[in-house]
Amino acid sequence: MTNPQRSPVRLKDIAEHTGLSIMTVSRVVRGRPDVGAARRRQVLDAVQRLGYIPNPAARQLVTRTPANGREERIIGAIFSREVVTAHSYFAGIIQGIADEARHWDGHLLFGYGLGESTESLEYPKMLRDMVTRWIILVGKVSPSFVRQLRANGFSLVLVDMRPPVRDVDAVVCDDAVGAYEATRHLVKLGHTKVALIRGSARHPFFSALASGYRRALAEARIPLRDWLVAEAAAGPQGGYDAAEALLTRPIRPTAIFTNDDMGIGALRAIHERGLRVPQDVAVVGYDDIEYAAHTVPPLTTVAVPKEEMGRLAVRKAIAQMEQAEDHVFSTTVVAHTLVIRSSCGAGAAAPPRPHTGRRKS
Amino acid sequence: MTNPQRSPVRLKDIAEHTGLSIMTVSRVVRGRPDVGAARRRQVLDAVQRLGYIPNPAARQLVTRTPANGREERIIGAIFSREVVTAHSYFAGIIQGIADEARHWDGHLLFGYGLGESTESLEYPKMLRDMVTRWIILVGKVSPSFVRQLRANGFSLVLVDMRPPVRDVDAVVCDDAVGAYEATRHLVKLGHTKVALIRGSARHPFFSALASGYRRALAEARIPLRDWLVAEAAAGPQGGYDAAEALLTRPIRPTAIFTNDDMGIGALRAIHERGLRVPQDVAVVGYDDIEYAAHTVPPLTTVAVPKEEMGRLAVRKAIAQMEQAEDHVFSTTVVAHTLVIRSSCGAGAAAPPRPHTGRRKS
DNA sequence: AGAATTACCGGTAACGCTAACAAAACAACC
DNA sequence: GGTTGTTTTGTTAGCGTTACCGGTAATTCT
Repeated sequence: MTNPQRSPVRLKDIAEHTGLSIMTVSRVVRGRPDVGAARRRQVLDAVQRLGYIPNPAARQLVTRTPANGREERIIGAIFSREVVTAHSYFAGIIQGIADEARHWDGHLLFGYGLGESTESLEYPKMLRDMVTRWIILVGKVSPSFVRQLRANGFSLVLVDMRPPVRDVDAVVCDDAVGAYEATRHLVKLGHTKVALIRGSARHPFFSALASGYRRALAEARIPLRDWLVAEAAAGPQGGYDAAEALLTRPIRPTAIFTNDDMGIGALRAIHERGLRVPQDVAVVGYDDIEYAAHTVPPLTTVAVPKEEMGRLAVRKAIAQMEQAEDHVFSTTVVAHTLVIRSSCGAGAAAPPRPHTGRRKS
Repeated sequence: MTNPQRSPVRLKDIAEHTGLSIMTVSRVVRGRPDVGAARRRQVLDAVQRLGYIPNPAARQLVTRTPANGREERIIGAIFSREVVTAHSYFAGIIQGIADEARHWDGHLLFGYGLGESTESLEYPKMLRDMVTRWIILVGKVSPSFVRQLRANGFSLVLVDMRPPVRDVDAVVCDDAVGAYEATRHLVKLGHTKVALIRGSARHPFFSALASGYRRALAEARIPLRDWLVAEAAAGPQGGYDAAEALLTRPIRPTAIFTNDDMGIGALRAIHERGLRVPQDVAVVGYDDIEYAAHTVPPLTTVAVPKEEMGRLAVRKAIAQMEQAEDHVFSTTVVAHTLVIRSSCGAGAAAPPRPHTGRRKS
């Protein structure tokens, strides 16, 4: 009935169910080769049907494997607070991390909320309990926090952040270069009034975007104009607000560079003013989230290999624990790709479509 | 402190050393009161001198307590395979789970990959190691899998799935009712040719959507037409493909109901054919993902409190571990809300306001 | 053909510990 | 003093698994 502690399925149950001996079942479960194909299948069937799960305690007891039962195949992943909320981008990274952790057959501890305050008491429990030494830090964290963790004996892999100290691994994407290429693409298409929509200045990601943007303009000898740079809250709504502000100015930008998230909001703002993309305003995003390919029109953007970054981070963590003292720390910069769709007006990618009717304003 | 190998000191050693029985030693070690003061001191002395450390595996084997006998603040969350990839919706749930777990100050183990094959030997490590008894299962899993886990002593909370057995908790949204309301909304606006775009028939979620859709049509005495129901791969691309197919038919639907994910693709398909939303084709989605408020035009949809569902799931798991035997299992059905924006052609030009999807239960 | 391998499969004895019962030892009651 | 309690201690029987060894039966080798 409501007895939560029902008798778990044991080898014995399977043995009785199949009419074989416990030993044979045990061998099959452990993947030993010395079992005939017929019985192996028979056992596997029963295992599946009854839902057998080996009892690790019993196994440990007799094999005397891990010293004090403390097996160390555990990796922690901690996301900074704002990060989890910003789904689109980090979902990919989570996926990559979970994927690789599963492949490695280890435990993945999930936490978030590093926030700004490095108040010890607010550390994620994972860190306080020291369940694992290997931590993947995703998103923006303060350099002092990284140093603090190092001082406490944690081995770190940073994702999306340049290492502030030498003895940590990192996986980053060179967002500044990506932004540079995206902006240059717009400039090459003839745009001189290229706007930038960015999130909080405090966030390194947007600083990188801004620096790439500036470099591309400088290279083309286009003067940088303050009123072409709009800052707003991250996310589609912020993008919408910023675009609104940009479009009501006396001089309208002819192109906008931003990230996908904010770009989706911008796209809506443009349409709502009755302007056309890319004819009136071209838009280029950053990240290549899944929906970028399905906006109207599809968004030209810079693709970042999110899942691969997550996978790489886990592999680095594993390398750290396997090589221990000999580990050579490194920072891997993954490659981005400019994905040209139709929102920039470069148009080779998508066939021209009839654009009838006006949008509602 | 450098103890390379497991200490070979057993209860038996202490018993021999003191001339007492193993049982007495065991009792002292466990701090039981029913031991005479003299022998207690004697045992404690020997324990100290020989450096006895209890073997947790052996202890666990006989007491049947889960592995981590010490700190029990661990909850596991396992996502079925397809679920993690489908970011938009489940990101919210992940957020809610992580949020509440942090608030409770416990560890959160993250895993995924239950997939279709319930090959027992490929269970996520979390399950095999029995590092926690409390598992939140998100997404579609087979009823037999749920039963297997129960049979192995796990306490479960299901998210997004009706409990196939009585002794598990669950948090679900009544998607069939939500779909019914969405479809009814379209019917009330005068549409008779309402199409449904759905993902795989094997997925319960889309079955629920379809059943709500059918009920709304039946209620309005609108005959159900096969050619108005399009099935495609889940995700925006599938939505795009399905919409394409729908729009090239001799008789065009005047409205489409689907989920947000596929709806975004459908929206693009409609625009690319030069049709207007909602004048030519009205669209209503389901889920209210963040981007739904920022499509062109903003998508009317059914909001599901994703984060709240995640939070509720964690709370139920906590209730299970705190109330133990007395726990009363329950299924909580969270409320959905029809969020009317402009893609359905109803109502005023509502000022676009992002819907947080947060609500008190 | 007979011997010697090689598959395959089962029985038995642990692993270190504790629940449950049984048996003392001790105290206290009429 | 026996009968009844109340402590304290010992005995037995596993918990679920694997190591080890001992058997058939099938296959290969001389």
